[in-house]
Order: sequence, then structure tokens, then C-alpha cells
Amino acid sequence: MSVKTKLSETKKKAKGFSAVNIYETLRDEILSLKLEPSELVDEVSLAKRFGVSRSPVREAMVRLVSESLLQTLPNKGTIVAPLRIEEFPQYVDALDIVQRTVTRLAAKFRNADSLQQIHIEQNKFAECVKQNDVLGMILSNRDFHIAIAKAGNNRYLEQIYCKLLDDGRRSLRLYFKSYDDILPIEMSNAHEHLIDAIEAQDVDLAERLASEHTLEMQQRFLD
Amino acid sequence: MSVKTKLSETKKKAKGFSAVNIYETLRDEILSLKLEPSELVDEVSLAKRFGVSRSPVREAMVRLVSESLLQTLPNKGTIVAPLRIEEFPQYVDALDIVQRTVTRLAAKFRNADSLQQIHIEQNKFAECVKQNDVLGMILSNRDFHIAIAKAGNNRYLEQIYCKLLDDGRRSLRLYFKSYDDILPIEMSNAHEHLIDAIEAQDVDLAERLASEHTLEMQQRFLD
DNA sequence: TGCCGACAATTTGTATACACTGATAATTCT
DNA sequence: AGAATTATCAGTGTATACAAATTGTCGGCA
Repeated sequence: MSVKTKLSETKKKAKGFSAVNIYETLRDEILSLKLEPSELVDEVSLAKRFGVSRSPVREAMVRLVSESLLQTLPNKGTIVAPLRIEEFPQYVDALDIVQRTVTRLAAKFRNADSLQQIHIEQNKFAECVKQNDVLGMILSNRDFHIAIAKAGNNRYLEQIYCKLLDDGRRSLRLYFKSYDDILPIEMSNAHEHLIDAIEAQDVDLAERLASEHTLEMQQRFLD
Repeated sequence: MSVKTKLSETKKKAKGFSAVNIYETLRDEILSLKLEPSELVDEVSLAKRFGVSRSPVREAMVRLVSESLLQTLPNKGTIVAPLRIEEFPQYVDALDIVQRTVTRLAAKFRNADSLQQIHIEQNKFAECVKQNDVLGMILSNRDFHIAIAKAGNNRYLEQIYCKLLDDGRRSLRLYFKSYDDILPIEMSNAHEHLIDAIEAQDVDLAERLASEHTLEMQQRFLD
């Protein structure tokens, strides 16, 4: 919502706007499960929907395929990448490792700027939880952890972490959907503790809290 | 070389062949520094070079941009992603962490199949070193480590690791170029020791050797 | 000489037309 | 009726034509 309005208000149609717009819209719809996993998407309908030709649609789709958010079945069409819940344990293992690493680095290298940014994101997150805004919560949770990763001062790890977090958005969405999108208010607490550890530069505690945060999520998911 | 011939021999022009072919060719040329960092590439020359229209070229380029191997300067053209050597320490840090993790996992979960695959890749690597084939060595070094990652049984980490290794191919190429492409014969030894540790399921030793392997490379690079 | 404006050239972004391929439906033959 | 064959179709892959935007250049003029 925010991205779309911001861009479309600045200029109705800058040169390379369509493709990016379509890409971001589709990506968001895939990650928020507005488009269901394994759902068929085809170029002509999307072109009609966005009021453009197939070219920009195709460009967006190529990008999404290269990010494994779409999947082309040769001579059968293109589908939203299936959500393989059986891979969830593997996913959590990977996330845990990377999350511990970046959080530890954050505790080591955080400075005034990055700490402030982390606080800002945490406030957004808390607000979403309070208002029971699931989609917003999932997004701001991601942004919160990315702010931490940025504090760790390693672009490569940050990027890896970002991709992993985005990969997990669909699973999170699925999880909360199964609970009628009701958010437990105490969700913010874990984040607060994490911030404290980072602020105090207690690297070991930060890493442990990050790990517990992940494993707790996994525990809740497996039911 | 091998990829191109293999594909073109199977079918002269299968349906979606051009775009993939162009993508793989360009990707290989970028990672092997046949295309220089920051070099300008434009769609029409590539289309002429590959004897196709702009469409498949564009598709390939979109993919490469999304993988950060190309970079589009708005209204100025597209260039090969610059090689930021100042980011090399960050890169090595990230690689070290991931490499230690996947190698440790490999030592834990390796089985007969994966061990055999690791041996096969190591043999290829040794052969390249013996013949002083730098490009082949860089590739088979990557394949060797990926074989190890596969043994670790985590698709997510494997993918992350693969991307990191590919990102490093240009730096490696640059390094050996500066030494007139002469390979030290003892390069295979480190790999052999690593294999032994994995075979013996000595997770700590495997992790330590992996780390030493990385740091040694970093040391040699910084001169 | 130095500055300004128009115009040409380059390059990307988008639209559209055509071709090919595999799948499914329809039809025919036994 | 059942199997095989043909026809149709949906969808993507590729080619080409056109539009938009920016850079640089060239001429003119103070």
C-alpha cells in the first residue's frame, strides 16, 4: 500500500514504472498469501489486470521466478511457488543460524544510529500487535530484525537474512490465519529483551535470546 | 564452454532456449571476468551477438540484474556489477560463518552417496590444479564445497552458500590473474584433510579446517 | 571565449504480432 | 465401445515496431 501510493503520487507513469510496480505488487501478494501457493498465474490476465501489455508483466514474472517466488511448469503455465511445509524444520534451522549470527554481530557493532532505528521498528511492531494488524505485524517483524542485521555491519549477511525472513513470511501468515489472525499481546516482550541485550553489548545473551525467539516460533508452529 | 555445447547439441532451438542460454553465458562471462566489472553492456549488441532479438536478451539481463550481477543505471545503460574489493573482508566474514556451518553439518549428516560425490568433485579439482587450469579450478572448487553443503542436508543453507561462493568467483579470478594464473600444487591438500574430517564425522575438526581454509585464502588475498 | 537552446543519437521501456509447443477435446476407425 | 488420430486451444517464447527520456553535440549569439 505505502510503496504503491508513494510512487504513483510522485509521477503517474515514469519510464520504468510498470514492471517494478507489478513486481512489487505480485511479490507482496505472494508473500502475504493473497495469491495462494500453487495458484496458476498467467501473463495475459495480469496484463489485463494492470492495464499494460505482456512485456512488463513478463519482466516482473522473470524476476519472481528467479527469486523462486514463482515457478514455471514448462508448457503448462506458471504457478505461485508451492509452500513446502515439510521443509519448515530445515528453514528454521537455517534461520536460527543466520539470526544468531547477525544478532550477535549487532550486539557487537551497534551504534547510536542503528539502535535508534531498531527502536523505531520495534515501536511500529508494537503498534501493529496492539491493533491486531497481522499483515503489518509480519512486515514490521521482518523490518525489526533487518534493522538489527544492519547494525551488525555486514551487507552479505544482511542480504541473506533478508531473503530468509521474506521466505518465512508466508509460513507466518499461514500460522496466524489458522488462529483467526489473533495476535498475543505479549509478542513484543521478546523483542524488548533482545534490544536490551544488544544495547548492553551482551553478545552471548543477544545470541541466546535470538535463538530462543526462533525456536519458540517453531514450537508454536508445530501443532 | 561445456554448458553451451551440451545444450546446443541436444536441440538446436528448443522453445525457451535462447534466454536461458544467454543468461548462462553472460553469467559465466561475468563471474570469470571475461566481462569486466563496470563494463557497459547493451541489449542491441548482445542481441546481435547472439543472433536473436532483444526479448530474450532482456529476459536474461533482468535475471542478472535481480541477482546483482548486472546493475542498471537509469537512463544511462546497464553495466556489469562493479567489484567492490573494499567489501572483501565483509564477504570473507560471511563466507566463513556459512562455510563453517555447512561443513559441520556435512560432517554430521554425510552418508555414502554424499561422500562419494565429494570425492568425485575433489578429483576434478585436483585434476584442474595439476593442469594449471585456473578457471576450471575455481569452478570445481565451488562444486567441491557445494557437494559438501549438499551432504549437510539443508537446502536453504546450501542455496545461501552457493550464492556466496559464486559471488566470490570474481575475486578469486582476480587474485590468480595477478599471479599470472599459476596455481600452487599443494592446494588440494586442504581439501583432502577436510574430507577426512567429514568422513570421520569429526564435526569440530571439520568446522575448524573449513575456517582455516577460508582465512588462509583471505590472508593470501590481502597483499 | 563562453553560454544557451534545439536537435540528433542512444538506449531502455512498452505494445503488439506471430510462432511454436504440449495438452486436451473431438472425431474417426475398427 | 474403445483406442488411436487429428484438431483446437491456451499459453508462453520471440521478433519487431514504436515511445519516452537523457546525453551530448552543434550552431548561434552575446
